[in-house]
Amino acid sequence: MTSTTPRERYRTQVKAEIKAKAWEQIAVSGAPGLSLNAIAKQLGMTGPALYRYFSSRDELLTELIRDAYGSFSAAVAAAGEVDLAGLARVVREWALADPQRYFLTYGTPVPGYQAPEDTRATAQQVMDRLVAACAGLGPDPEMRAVRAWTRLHGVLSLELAGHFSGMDLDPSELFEAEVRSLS
Amino acid sequence: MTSTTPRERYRTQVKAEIKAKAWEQIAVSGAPGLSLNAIAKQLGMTGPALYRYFSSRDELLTELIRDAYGSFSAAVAAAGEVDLAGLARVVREWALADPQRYFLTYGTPVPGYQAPEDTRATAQQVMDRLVAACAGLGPDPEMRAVRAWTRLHGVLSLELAGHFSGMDLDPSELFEAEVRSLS
DNA sequence: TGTACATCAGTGAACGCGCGTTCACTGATGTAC
DNA sequence: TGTACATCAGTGAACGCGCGTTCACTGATGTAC
Repeated sequence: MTSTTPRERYRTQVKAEIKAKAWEQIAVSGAPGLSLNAIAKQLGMTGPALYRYFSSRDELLTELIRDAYGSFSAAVAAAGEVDLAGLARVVREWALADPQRYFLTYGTPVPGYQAPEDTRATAQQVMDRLVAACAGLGPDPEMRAVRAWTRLHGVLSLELAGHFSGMDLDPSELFEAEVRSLS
Repeated sequence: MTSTTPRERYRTQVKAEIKAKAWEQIAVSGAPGLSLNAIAKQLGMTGPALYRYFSSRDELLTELIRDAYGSFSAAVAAAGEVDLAGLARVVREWALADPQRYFLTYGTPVPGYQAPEDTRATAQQVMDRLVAACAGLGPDPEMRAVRAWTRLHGVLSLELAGHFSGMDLDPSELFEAEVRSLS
């Protein structure tokens, strides 16, 4: 039982609203276009107000990335008892649900920027789940899992980036074909 | 025999220098950080001078993207008589030679920005080459080529983004394993 | 060969803009007696 | 229950910055006679 004061509740709510607007903005103009002032304006606030919630633009972005990894890991964990193919489809659903969120985790890195250290652990949880799903499929489940992941990522990232758009090709069929290749 | 005046030669040379500096800048801060003023300063010029060569920042970026696709297509075309595995290695070399150039073509798209139309045709040339290399490997060479491409891209994009860095894993071995999976 | 003119690369000042961030402040909400 | 004080969310003005882009200009290079 965590007692929360009204002020604390208000704080977490506003913080969540800021993040929600941040995601909307990222969906429109990508991560580089993320702007504290623009978010504040959309929330009917002034820019400096956001500094009550995040100490800098970078901290907000970092928290968004952390949340993205967390959401991914949670989606995979919530899959329950499911084989590798089922897991792959969960991954795809998560990616399609918000392409920019997917790109924020596994897309082009900003050369200078370093992702927070704990995201590695979160990403590893996903890998562990993949490794477990590969356990019964033959030797070297780790290697199998990595290769499964690169195959899924290959299809998904090209699909989300729109590289199949003019190609008379059903991305979900292509994805399923790759899923079949895993076992 | 194309007669070129000194002025024309000078123009093309300066234009090339601008592009070269632009690539350096992209390598450091990514495509979103591309700035005409910063390039000009590095060349010992003032910002407005660049407008003699490119009508806008967007036009410069577009031309860089065009060049990137062109370079990719040329690298693949220059491979000569080579099988699918050989082709895959050419792709990898080209990607490793300049990661940000790779990302500019096949990385995270900027939501608003539309790549120039003719890059589709250039990208298609690469696909055609892949399809040709898949010709003797079984039915449906187009589908095989697309799947080959997604597998290569999957490994390369994750490698270049640094997602294997802490994973006790040799990316080139992983790549070769995927290459073997293609035939 | 020399002179008059046209071309054109590059400068410097200026524009408006949006950004992140700081700071002193107001005013509402919560706490202690 | 009421009063005094502390906390703290949000404002508004201001900072310096770099951006893309325009414009009128200088001065060097090339062309025509």
